[in-house]
Amino acid sequence: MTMPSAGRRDRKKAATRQAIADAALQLFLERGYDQVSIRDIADAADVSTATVFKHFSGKEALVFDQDEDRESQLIAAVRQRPSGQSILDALRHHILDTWPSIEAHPQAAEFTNLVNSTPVLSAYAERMWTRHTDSLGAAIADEFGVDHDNLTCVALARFVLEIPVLARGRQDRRAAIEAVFDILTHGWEPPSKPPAP
Amino acid sequence: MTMPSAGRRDRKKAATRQAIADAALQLFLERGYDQVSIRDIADAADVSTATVFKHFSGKEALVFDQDEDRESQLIAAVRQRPSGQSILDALRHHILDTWPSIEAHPQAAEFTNLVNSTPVLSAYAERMWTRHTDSLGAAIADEFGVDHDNLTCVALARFVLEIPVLARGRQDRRAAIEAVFDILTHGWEPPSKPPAP
DNA sequence: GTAGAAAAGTGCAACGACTCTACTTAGCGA
DNA sequence: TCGCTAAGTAGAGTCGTTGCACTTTTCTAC
Repeated sequence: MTMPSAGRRDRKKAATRQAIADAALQLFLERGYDQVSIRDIADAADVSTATVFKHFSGKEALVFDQDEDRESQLIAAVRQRPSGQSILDALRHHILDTWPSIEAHPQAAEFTNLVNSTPVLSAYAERMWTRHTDSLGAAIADEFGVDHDNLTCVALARFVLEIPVLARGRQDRRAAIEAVFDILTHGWEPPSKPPAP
Repeated sequence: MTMPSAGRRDRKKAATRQAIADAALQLFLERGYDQVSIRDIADAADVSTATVFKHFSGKEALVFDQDEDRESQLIAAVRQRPSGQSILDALRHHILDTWPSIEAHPQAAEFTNLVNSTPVLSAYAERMWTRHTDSLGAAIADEFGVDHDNLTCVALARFVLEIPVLARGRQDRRAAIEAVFDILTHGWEPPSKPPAP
C-alpha cells in the first residue's frame, strides 16, 4: 500500500483530521446535521473550532470525508480503457465497479438517510459528482481530438455523472445504472407499462 | 393581462420587493456578490434587514428574482402537448421557445458574468433547474401510467433539465439545445472531428 | 365611518458558520 | 543544537439568518 505517514508530524495531522471526522459523523447521526454545531464537534474532538476549518473547507465537507480522487479515477477510466472499448462502455464498467460499493457499506442506511433528510447535504452530494463535469468532458474530448468544451463531450460527461444520483436509493442499483446507460447508448424510449393491477 | 395589484397593500408590497431586488442587483454588478452585505442592500433600499428576508428566502434568491413558475410551465408543456406529439418533441419545443429569451436580455452579459464568476451563484442557478426534476419526472410518468419514480421517466426529466445549463454561454444556443436533444433521441455518438489545422 | 383583525415593516438581540490575527507548540532538517 | 516551518489555540469580529416584541398601514365587517 501507499505510505502517507512520512513522519510523526503528518501522522499526527492525519490523526487529528480523523478524530474530527469521526466526532462529526457520530454527532450528526445521533442528533441530526442541523442540531450539531461546529463548536460541538470541536469540543468532542478536543480541538479548537479554527482547527476544524484548517482541515475541512466547511461544515458539509465533514460529512463526505472520503471524496478525494474520484475525479482522477474517472479520467483514468477513460484514458486507460482497453483498446477497442468504447468510452461509454468504459464509463459504464467503471461506475458499476466503483460506485455501488460505496452505498453497500455498513452504516450506509443511516448515512444515506442523514444525507437525504438534510437538503443542504443532498445538494452538496450532487455537486460532489457534477463538479467533475468539466474535467471529465475535457478528457473525453481529448480522446477524439476536439475542443475541451465540445458540447457532445461535455453533455456526455454531465449525463454520466448524473447516473449515481439517479441510481441512489434504488432497489437494484446495478440494473438502474445499466438502464440509464442504455438510454445514453440507444436513445430514450417510453417505459414499458406494468401489468394492470 | 392579469391584475396582481388587487389593492394598495399588495402594490406597496410589490414595490418594496422590487426596490430590494433592484438595489441588490445594482450593488452586485457594481462590487461583486461577496463584496455586498445584506445590510448594504437593506440600506440602499431603505428597509430593515429583516424586511429583506421577508421577501427573499436568502441572499442568493436576490439575484434570481423572476424564477417563479418555470415548473408549472414545464409540466403544462408535457400534459397539454398537441396530440400525436412525443414528449421529447414537446419538451424540445418548450425549451427552444422559452429559454433562449432569458439570456437574450439586455444586461445579460454582465449578469451571466456575475453568476459564472461566483461559485455559490452558479450552484444556485443549477439547482433552480434541477429542483423541478421530481415534478417533471412524475408528470412524464403519469403520461405513461407508470409509477412516479419510474427510473426511465426521472432520468429523462433530469437530462432535459440539464440542457439549459449545458447550453448556457454557447454561441448558438438553439443549435446546442437541438444537439443535446438529438443525443437523448438517438443515443450518443462520438463528435465529428474538425478539419485538421 | 369606525373598530379591530391582518399584514408589512422595524429595531434589536441572538446564534452559528466562518475568517483573521497574534501567539504558542512541536516536529524536522541542517 | 538552532532555527524554520507547519499545526494548533484563543479570541475577537463579520456576515447571513432567525426570532421577538412592537408600531404602522391597509383591509374588512359592522
